[in-house]
Amino acid sequence: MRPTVNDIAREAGVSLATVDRVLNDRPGVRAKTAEAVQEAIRRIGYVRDVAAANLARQRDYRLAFVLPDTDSQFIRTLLGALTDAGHLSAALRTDVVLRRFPAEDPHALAGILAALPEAGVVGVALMAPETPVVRDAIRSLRQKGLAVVALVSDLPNTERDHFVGIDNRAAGRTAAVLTGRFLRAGPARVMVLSDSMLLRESIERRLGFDEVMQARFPGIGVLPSLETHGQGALLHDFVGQTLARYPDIGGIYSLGSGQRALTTCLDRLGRAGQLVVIGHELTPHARTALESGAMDAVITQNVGHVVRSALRVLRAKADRGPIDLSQEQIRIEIVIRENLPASLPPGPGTRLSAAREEN
Amino acid sequence: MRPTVNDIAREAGVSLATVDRVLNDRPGVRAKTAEAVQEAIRRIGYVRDVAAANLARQRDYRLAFVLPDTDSQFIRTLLGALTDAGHLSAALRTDVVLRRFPAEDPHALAGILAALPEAGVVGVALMAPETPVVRDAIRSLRQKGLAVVALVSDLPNTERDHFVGIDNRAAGRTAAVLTGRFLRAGPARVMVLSDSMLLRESIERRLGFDEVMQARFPGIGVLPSLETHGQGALLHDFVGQTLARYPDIGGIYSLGSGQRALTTCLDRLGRAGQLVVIGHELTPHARTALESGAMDAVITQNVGHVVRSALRVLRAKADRGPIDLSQEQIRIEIVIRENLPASLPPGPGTRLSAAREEN
DNA sequence: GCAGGAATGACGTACGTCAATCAAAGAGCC
DNA sequence: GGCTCTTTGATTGACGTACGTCATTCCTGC
Repeated sequence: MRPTVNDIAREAGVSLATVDRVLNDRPGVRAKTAEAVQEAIRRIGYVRDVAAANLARQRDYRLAFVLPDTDSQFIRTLLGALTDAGHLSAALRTDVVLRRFPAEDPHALAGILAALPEAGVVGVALMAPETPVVRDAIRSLRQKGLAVVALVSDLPNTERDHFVGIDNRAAGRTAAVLTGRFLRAGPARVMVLSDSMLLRESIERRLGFDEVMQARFPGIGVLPSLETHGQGALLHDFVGQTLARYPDIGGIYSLGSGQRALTTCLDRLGRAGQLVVIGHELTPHARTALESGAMDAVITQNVGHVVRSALRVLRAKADRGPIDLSQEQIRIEIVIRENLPASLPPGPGTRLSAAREEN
Repeated sequence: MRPTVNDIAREAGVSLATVDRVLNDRPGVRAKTAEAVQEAIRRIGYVRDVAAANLARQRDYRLAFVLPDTDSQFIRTLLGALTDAGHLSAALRTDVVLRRFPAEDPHALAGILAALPEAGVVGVALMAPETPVVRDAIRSLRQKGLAVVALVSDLPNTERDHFVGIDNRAAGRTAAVLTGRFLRAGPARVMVLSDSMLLRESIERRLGFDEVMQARFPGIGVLPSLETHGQGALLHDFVGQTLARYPDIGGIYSLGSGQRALTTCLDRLGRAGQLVVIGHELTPHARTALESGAMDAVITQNVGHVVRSALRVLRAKADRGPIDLSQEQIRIEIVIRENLPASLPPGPGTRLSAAREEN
């Protein structure tokens, strides 16, 4: 049988009340007595029954996900994973609230963050670019005792508790190795596309990409990044012109997650399947592109894993409990057509309640 | 506030007892009444508080992992993941017992399996080759109400509830694409090594490998598999002879998980780093081989994920609950030096208790 | 309309923990 | 020794669910 608090009390020769005080480090216990209790705990190998504890405590974890209101495929995938996970974690007394902020408005974001403590939120997963305003908002949240994790995009110079996502520089390096090795012939050029080079991810990926390209594939010339800002027309023109100007272009590296515009553009230019095309994030479009051969590889992170990891970490932080780093490490996945995971129907479809969804 | 069973009772206009009967589908409720209760559940959005339920039920999940007693790196990694997971899932009222069986003795295995029900085990994760004896043992376990999942190696013609692992044919296809694309020049040959071609994994991987090779890389000749049976000397001789006989060998595909013998052998032959070397399973040796450049890619599955998934599935099956397929899908991961996950120190080191470890 | 079985209700206890109370015992100080 | 102030003990009622017993009500067929 698993030992309980009563066993500790008996073993340590103290009362249940004292054990409780020690367990929840409440004041009113002499250091020596506390040590005796700890010793008893160690001796009989007691582990707190979190379920019973949470039941008694009437605890529920109210966690907020704060995301930009951009309507990209990636965000949509993330939201899908979030609703799935939210449904499952009902069993874990977890209650997820979603907040969206105007992508280009750090002050609006700060306002949303500032309002979270009053909404009873005890932990926040935040996907946002790092700005001074955001830095301050995070500090203020932390001071109020909320746990904060950075999601997908790290916020290294803030007081966030944890980062859930991949090392984008390593992701860029990975992309470079694949590009370099997939290009069979000798000298060639590679085009680099990006939604916006203001995003930390894009910069880091590019950095990693260039590192490897210079060191391991000196015969391959890498063109400067083009920022498309989500504008298909701009992309189409540029890709067409560049391909015409440099006939030796053998590959395209797409730093961002928007792959649809690129593949349709290559299609219209009649160049689909002729170039090595590598991009990021396994969105539905990327998936079809891999299946059709329009893309050769996608570097991605498992979004479901990202969301679940964020939830676990936030719960652990809220309890000041430990986290299992090996489980929380998000892997940089390489996906080609052959190891494409089967696409599953969306989850049980529990929407986050409307009341919570609106702002 | 989250709705409780009492709310259901009030809402449906029945007593608590009836609600309970419906929830745990016990007999003694008219179909019409049961439907009314279900309707009330739907209406108020009740979700059972699994924690409280398990607490009340005094339930704990006693799950067994049954593995061969081979001392390979892969098994060792698996065991590591298992002890880590076992430690964590103490909080989930889960209690893992480990059983090892002599690798070549199906009858011993059957004996071990047969003894599980009496040990109070409610679910079994089994890694073993499929034999008639095992098939019967599994059927008998299922009849006694135990849940059975196949681990790593599938048992498709048995009555197992679920398979936790990867599609090895797809893994072989993936290996083929990488081999083919990494070999820069035109025509070449590829050597294939295997511990034993009797294992289902090896056969399936080879199958997938050949499929892709024939279809997409007709210029590459694939040699027949050599079975090394874990004997380094044999491997060394064969690799040396084959390399001498076919000077156009450009790559080696290692079907099994033992990579150490291969890399040391290439080292001694002075051919390390000159061939495209691709293998399976991210063991510590494979990791060093990737880091040193002795291997080019490893196709692997996340062992931690495999173990946790098996635990989740077994718990769910034991409760006749649903499982979240998207979370339980094990991905075929491609690992190269650039996306090698950081190696973490082993977990908190809770050994499975000795009493349980010894058969 | 009545027996007989099936369906339902009422109630109590338990699970392991938390949190609060009040009382009692001990320590430290003058 | 008498006084605070701190530490400890004993007890109790939740939390949401399971599950048993026993009593009662509802159908169904005759």
